[in-house]
Amino acid sequence: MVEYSSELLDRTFGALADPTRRQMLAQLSAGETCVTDLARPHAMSLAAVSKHLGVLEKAGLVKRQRNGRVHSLTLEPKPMQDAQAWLDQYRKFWDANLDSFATYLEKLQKKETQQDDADQ
Amino acid sequence: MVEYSSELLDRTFGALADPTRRQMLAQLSAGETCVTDLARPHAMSLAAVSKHLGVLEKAGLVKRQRNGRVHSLTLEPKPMQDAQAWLDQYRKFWDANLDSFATYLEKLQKKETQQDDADQ
DNA sequence: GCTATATTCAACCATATGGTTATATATTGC
DNA sequence: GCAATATATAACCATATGGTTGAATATAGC
Repeated sequence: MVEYSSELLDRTFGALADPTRRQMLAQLSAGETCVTDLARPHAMSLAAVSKHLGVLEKAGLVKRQRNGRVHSLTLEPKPMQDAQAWLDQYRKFWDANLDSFATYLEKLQKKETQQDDADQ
Repeated sequence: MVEYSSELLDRTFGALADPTRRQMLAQLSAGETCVTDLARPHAMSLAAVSKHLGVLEKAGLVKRQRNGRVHSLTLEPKPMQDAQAWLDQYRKFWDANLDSFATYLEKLQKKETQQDDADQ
């Protein structure tokens, strides 16, 4: 069984809940990138970008390597994999529900018809 | 290509970033449940539970059906599927990186050895 | 109609989040 | 050594989040 309550999952999903950070991850998936380059597409200060990177780092989603004054960021797969593993717990549920959606509607329809009959 | 910046993804990941709400989703995956039953496992007021349900509802993760004074909550698969689809964009990246992890370590080892040689 | 039950709403509080500007710290390269 | 560059830190602000308590609303059942 996969864990429900872990601070790491909190931080991971929390980090993913912001469009700026999701875009940064997308950019990082193309290869390692420095802070200034990560900041370029975003209309915000470097300080704000630095904070976002801090969030991503604290969630373990990126790793930082200092090369002189330039910090090189790389994507770390583990937390996203954990997040997907958590979501995967529900896949069976989805599949089951989607399979039976048509029949569910039919049953609902039948139930309501019976209800109408009872009312009259 | 899957979207990066959507308010729905914001809300979905945001909703998933809390252990209470994740546990509620887990409970709901066993079948539809009313508010009081969802509250039972949690050491907090009903008002707090009500707020959490509001968050899940706003993210589209649960649907509410009023049966008299009892509200029946059910899981809605779509937003979780979307979240997983977003994460899936990175699967190729992970696989690639994991495949080459051993060789990466080797390269790193070699690089450090060279560095040591240079230092001496 | 009255009481108990299921749930929400409103007001409040503490802390977190996402941004700003200004300042500090390292490093580079002349 | 000095000026420019890359980045972080501090202090601040507005708003969001996660909780509380107390009151309101709606339904159920006698």
